[in-house]
Amino acid sequence: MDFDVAAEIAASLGALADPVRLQMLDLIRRAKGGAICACAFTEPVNRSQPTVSHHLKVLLEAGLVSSERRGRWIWYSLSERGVAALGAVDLAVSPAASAQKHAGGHA
Amino acid sequence: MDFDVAAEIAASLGALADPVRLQMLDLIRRAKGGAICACAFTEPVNRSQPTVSHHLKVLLEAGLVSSERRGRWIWYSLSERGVAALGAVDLAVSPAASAQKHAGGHA
DNA sequence: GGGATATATTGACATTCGTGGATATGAAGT
DNA sequence: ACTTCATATCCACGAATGTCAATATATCCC
Repeated sequence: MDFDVAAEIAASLGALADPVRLQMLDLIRRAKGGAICACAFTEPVNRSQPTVSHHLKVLLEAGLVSSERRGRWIWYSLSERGVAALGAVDLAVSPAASAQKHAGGHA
Repeated sequence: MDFDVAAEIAASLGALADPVRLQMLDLIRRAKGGAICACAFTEPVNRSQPTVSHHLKVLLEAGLVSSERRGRWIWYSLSERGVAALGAVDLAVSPAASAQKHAGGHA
């Protein structure tokens, strides 16, 4: 594995390796309809609006989420990569969880 | 998902989110017998001995690798978590790869 | 157009991180 | 004990990162 490949993977992982961004991804995942307004993050993650905006940009540039404008609001949803990434994280965190997807576990 | 849980996951991901560490993990994974001497990293990753030692410490503390002393040398191998984590990374990076595990793909 | 609201950008700051030189620790051999 | 070799720790430095106040941009409504 040469450095450039490793650097690319590391960049993707780096986008995931932040507690606030993980919370935000989880909020998106659980959102009704799979999408959530940008304005709905600041309170649950306890961060300022600029900070939330910054993290959303990081997630967007990492291709983990996609955004769509609806009037004054912007709605975010998980991209295909985002779904795969979150699934992989679950797998890595608790390998047993994948075997019991049907038990209503909530984190 | 509350902050502490997210922070814990983020810490694990952070240990993976570095190109040099990913290269090192890959070197361990491909090593004959699944273990590799600490001295065998500096040249392929092109980093100094203290830097390699630092990264090995990070990987150890993240529980991704384990070490064993053999005479003057210390050999590193993937832990169970390390195997799971690398597998998850492969999954997230190229979801298709998991479906063709039998084709001899090498990165 | 003008005011109100949602989101993005800028700028500054403290903290963390990756890095390597110098040095310390530890084990092996003589 | 002393030397040699492998690894770890200390220290300093530059770069990247997370954070927020202030400000800019964009959209909607009247």
